[in-house]
Amino acid sequence: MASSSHLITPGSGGGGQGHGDEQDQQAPSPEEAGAGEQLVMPEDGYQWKKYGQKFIKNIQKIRSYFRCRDKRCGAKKKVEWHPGDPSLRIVYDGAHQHGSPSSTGGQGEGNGEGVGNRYELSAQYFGGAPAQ
DNA sequence: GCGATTTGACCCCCC
DNA sequence: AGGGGGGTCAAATCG
Repeated sequence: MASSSHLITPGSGGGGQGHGDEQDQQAPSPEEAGAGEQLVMPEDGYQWKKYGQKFIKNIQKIRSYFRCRDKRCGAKKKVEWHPGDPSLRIVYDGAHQHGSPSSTGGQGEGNGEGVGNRYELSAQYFGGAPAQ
C-alpha cells in the first residue's frame, strides 16, 4: 500500500487463502472520487475498532469485524452488506461491561449529534461505485 | 507519539 | 479425524 489508503483486493474471499495472484497498481493518484451515495455505519454510541474484513462467499456478502475500544469489554460487532446494496446487517456479539456511552461518539460527549458515523463501507469495496 | 485503519496470513472451530 | 471456511492477530501506514 503505497499510494492510497482504502483499496480492497478481490482476492481475499472466504477461507480459501490467497492463491498466487498479484496485480501491480501503479496509478499516479486517481482517488478522491466524489462519491454521492456512501453507506455509513449506524453509530450506537460506542467506539469500535475495525480488526478485520472479509468477503463471505457462502452468502456472497462482505463482512466487517469491529471490537469495542475497551479491553474489559468483550463486546464485538459484525457488519454485513452486499456489494452494491445499501442494506447493512449489523450483528452484535457479547455485551459492554463499562457504563453507558457518553452519547454519540462515546467520547465526543457534548456532541448531541451531527457526524457520528464515519465508516464508509461501500466506498471500501467498490471505491464508491456500485457495479450492480 | 499515539490511535486508527488496512491487508495478509494463520488459527481455530464446526461439519 | 480431516478439511473448509470463518475468525482473529499482527505489522505497516496514515492522520
